[in-house]
Amino acid sequence: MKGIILDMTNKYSNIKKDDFKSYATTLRSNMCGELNFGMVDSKVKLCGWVNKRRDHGKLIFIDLRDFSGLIQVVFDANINEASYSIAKEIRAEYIISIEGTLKARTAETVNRDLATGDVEVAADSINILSRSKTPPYALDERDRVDEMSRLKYRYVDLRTEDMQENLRLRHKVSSTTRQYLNSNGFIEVETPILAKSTPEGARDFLVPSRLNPGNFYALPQSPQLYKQILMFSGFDRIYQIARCFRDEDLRADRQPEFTQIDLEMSFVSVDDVIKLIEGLITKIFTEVLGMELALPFKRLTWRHSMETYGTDKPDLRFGMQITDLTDIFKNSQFNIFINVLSRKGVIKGLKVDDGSQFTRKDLDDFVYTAKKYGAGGLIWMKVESNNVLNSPVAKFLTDGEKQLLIERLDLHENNLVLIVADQFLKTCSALGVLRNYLGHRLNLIDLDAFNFAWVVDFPLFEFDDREKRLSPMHHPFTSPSPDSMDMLDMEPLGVKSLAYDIVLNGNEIGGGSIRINDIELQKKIFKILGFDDKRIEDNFGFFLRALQYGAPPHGGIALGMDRLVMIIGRLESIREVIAFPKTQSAYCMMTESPSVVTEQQLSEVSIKLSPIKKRDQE
RNA sequence: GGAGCUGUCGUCUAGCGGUUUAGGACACGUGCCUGUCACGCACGAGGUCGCGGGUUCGAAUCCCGUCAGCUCCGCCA
Repeated sequence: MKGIILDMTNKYSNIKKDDFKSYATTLRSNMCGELNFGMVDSKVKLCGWVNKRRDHGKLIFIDLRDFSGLIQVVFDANINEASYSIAKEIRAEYIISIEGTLKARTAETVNRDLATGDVEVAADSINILSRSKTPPYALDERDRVDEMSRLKYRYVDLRTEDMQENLRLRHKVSSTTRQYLNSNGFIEVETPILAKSTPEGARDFLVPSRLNPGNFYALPQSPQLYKQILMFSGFDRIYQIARCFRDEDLRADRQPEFTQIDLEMSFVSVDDVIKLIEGLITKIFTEVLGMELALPFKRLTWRHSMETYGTDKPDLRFGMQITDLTDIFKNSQFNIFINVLSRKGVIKGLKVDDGSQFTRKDLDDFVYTAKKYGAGGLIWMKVESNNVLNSPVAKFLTDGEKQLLIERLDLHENNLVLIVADQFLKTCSALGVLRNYLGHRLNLIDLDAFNFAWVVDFPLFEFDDREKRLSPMHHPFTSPSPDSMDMLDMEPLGVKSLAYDIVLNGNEIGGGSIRINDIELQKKIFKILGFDDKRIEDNFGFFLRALQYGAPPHGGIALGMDRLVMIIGRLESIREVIAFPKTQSAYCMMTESPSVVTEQQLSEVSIKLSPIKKRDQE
């Protein structure tokens, strides 16, 4: 049963009952959730929310709630008429204080479903501290209520056990992180929120400057350059739990403002950063979840991850790896294969052990999915008895090719094979999406598992199809790896970087790199990215000047804290771990933000609006 | 920019062209009730079906548009 009863055995609710002593105030002596049989007969003063009122005529029960739990309070008209009559007008979510005596419940009236169910408070007096309108929904209805009204009445939603747990979990992750980094020589340094716009990467949120008409700050997409400059300044190790802002479209795991565990270290290699973060993650899992993780985490090269799992954030909780089939079809007479191979494409396949359950519609959906993710198409083959391949394209394959395919994939009756032939990245990623889908659909995934991995040896650049130029795979301050540095001029797409991502259950939860600390190399990278001198000076002049005054070798990483907490808490959306999140259109249902501002406010910052359609003003 | 799903009392929902003056449950209000903890019983109030237009003798129900929410693609160095 999932109610508002706070389950003190819950793994996240390990608030020690001893701790409650320090919560006593002038208004209360104890917390609701700490009361127990050993305290029977003591006088208590409690404050809290009315979770539920049960009126039996001359007898009223109130379940009083604070963050620690629930306690039943009893009002008896024959014993205390005055407080009984006040209790009569109490309603759900009223905030009251009561004084009374803790009593043991009789054997017949003990409630085993309630942590404090063997005791109750006989009330001597009651005070209404704050009245409440009838709440928009009862707290224990939360999991059935539409998210729209939960966001509108977020102050009510946050009272629920789930949200209390989620934000306490988040707090434990951030406080454990601070302790760990503090004890490893890091200091926490704050950097500006009103920062400089460097229009590269995500879209900036802009803030007009009243004192500098026509000029704008940008909210930081990350504190990257500040972190690096603090290294130039000799702090050696800094971190911050940093708010970052990116004006891009939202997803279940993306908010316009989000929190990174962001750190930078001097005189380090890739291994140093990885080791530090493995220590951090291990500590978080031990202290927050009481769970031991095996170290070191698995490391995959980017290339291997793409080839085997079809993504740079592989879900290693299940197998079903992608197999290369290109060589089998090198002399194929099948037109699709001929075309792909002539353009240096690849042919890869995915074997599904239990393929018999898929209908023709499922197979059509797989084709649609493959196309949606950029592949030209998808070929499916069902393996029937005697290893006969049932497929629309079977007639285009030779017996030899079929035999090689059967051997390569170790095919048996009822297997399903999905084959994509296209350019390397498109082929891999289409199969990767299908692999993830099938992993879930076929229940191949242990949902209790936490499977970490590092992905390393990323390419330094990727080709931006839209802009028709190179763009950095990580960011433009990432160091090329020394062994591929000499390819920068002739074959930049072949250059590897000293970047690394940390992946958890198929989610990228962080990424970082060893940075460039040589001004000439940094300028060269900007040039390769197609920045002209003016652009370099306008956007990064300050940074290049800083590089001129001595910059140590350094590197760092940023972990997406919201995402990490979401996964640890086994939640479906990042909004569940953010106190006041925004909707998919970046709107806050509670504060009704963003909103229009006055003409005067606009003119103070020298802004004139062009006519645009506005969000409905109710 | 695009695709899909959703939108009926406070909440969750039934209804999917005429027996609907839109039904139920929970919540809410009034009354009764001394042991409940999903309290119980009785009575009552509450929605015109996101919004706009169209089709039709007739629309919550069909069509078009639009708004909002969610999921996804693009986007997110």
